[in-house]
Amino acid sequence: MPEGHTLHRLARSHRERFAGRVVRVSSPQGRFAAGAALVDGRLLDDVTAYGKHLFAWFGDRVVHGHLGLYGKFTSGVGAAPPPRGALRMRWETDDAWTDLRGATACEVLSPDEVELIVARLGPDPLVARPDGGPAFDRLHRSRVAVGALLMDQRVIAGIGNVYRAEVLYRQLLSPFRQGRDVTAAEWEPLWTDVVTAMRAGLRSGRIVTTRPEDRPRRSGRVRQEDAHYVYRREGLPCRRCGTPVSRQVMATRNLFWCRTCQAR
DNA sequence: GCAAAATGTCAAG
DNA sequence: TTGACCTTTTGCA
Repeated sequence: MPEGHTLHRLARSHRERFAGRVVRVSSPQGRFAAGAALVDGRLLDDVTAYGKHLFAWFGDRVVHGHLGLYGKFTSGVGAAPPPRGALRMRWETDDAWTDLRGATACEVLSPDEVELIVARLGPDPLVARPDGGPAFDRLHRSRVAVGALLMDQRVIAGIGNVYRAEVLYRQLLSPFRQGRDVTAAEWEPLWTDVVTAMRAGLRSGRIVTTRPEDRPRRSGRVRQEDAHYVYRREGLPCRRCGTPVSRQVMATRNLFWCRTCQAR
């Protein structure tokens, strides 16, 4: 589920429910038991996100979460339900709770260790005044395909497989172009579009990248099958030219693109 | 009702 | 490059 917009929404909702409160932290599954004990009963100062990483600041101890492919938070108000299954981490106050399951990372770090994580990431398009410069610096020195570079969190933090495919399509750019062959004139609208698309996802909570004029129904709620240009549309006609959408693994994930519109 | 795949990352070899 | 993580959804019987 999680690309960067999901994590920023999660940080916001956790901040609203839990920041400024004393939180009971536990690990019914046991795997995070030692970490939970380090922050249990502490005041939670803030919850922040950078790229796909989540940070919960309990004074000088920070719970770092990364959802990976399966990770999920489930939240509610009132008393928490009896723990079921592999429940890695639970937060509870007198009137709210949240459960974390299936995460790739759930650990307690020092603020310095948080700095190290953020330092190795590229710019996050969802911060207040995003600067794509460092991303272009990396990209335009690389012989790696732009479709792979966009997935690299050291280049841009928070992009995932859906935004990679959709943004390249919207820019009519071939995923196979080497990074160093992407000109500044091409990069500028690409980066702007990344910021635009991910901000829309942050607002709405879902990834809708198609423009209204490219959807069969132009009013009302966007149907899921109309939300994307190419992502998971292998074999279906390109909305622009009718060519069947292609699929191939790139950077360990299924890449979707239109070989006609994205020949450039 | 079950198998496979899914918006991700890292360690082992 | 492969397996592990170990949840939820989707697609096929």
